[in-house]
Amino acid sequence: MGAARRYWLMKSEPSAFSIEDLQKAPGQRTCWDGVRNYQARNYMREMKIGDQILFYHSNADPPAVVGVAEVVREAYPDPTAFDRKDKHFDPKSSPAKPTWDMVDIKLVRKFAAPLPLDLLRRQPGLKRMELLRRGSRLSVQPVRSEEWSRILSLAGT
DNA sequence: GCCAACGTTGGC
DNA sequence: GCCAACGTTGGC
Repeated sequence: MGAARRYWLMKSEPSAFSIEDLQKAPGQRTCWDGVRNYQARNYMREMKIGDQILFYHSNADPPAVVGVAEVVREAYPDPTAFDRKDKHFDPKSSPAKPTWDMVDIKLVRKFAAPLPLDLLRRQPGLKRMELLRRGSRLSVQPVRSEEWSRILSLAGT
């Protein structure tokens, strides 16, 4: 038996990559490249195949949790960091000594209706969520199992 | 568009 | 090691 399945939340600006983009992607899979924050990277390094992810639309109207994905490949070097022409190029990172990692994720389901941030803020059971912390900007963050269940029940099953 | 919060950089 | 300046995130 492996460790218990863990839960996460990942933010994406829908103008850059939305859950609809994930739906349309080959195999409904994508690599999660472009993360350039150490804490977010470290969380991705903790992810195991089968871990569940809340897909969140940031800088959206309204900002909302829009569905569920799961980890299908564990952390490996993010090649966009080596690409001088890429927006997320980072000279500190090299193929020999990569600084930045990514994981692959796969769509599990898109919610029938998005769960907007203000709805989540009104849930007594979600008070401690990282997403709802004032000034929180972390794009990859852990979610407690009780928060996960609360959100999934809000989404309806 | 504004701006608070946060992370990173670089001078000292 | 401190901290001011700067850039980014992301809600509003």
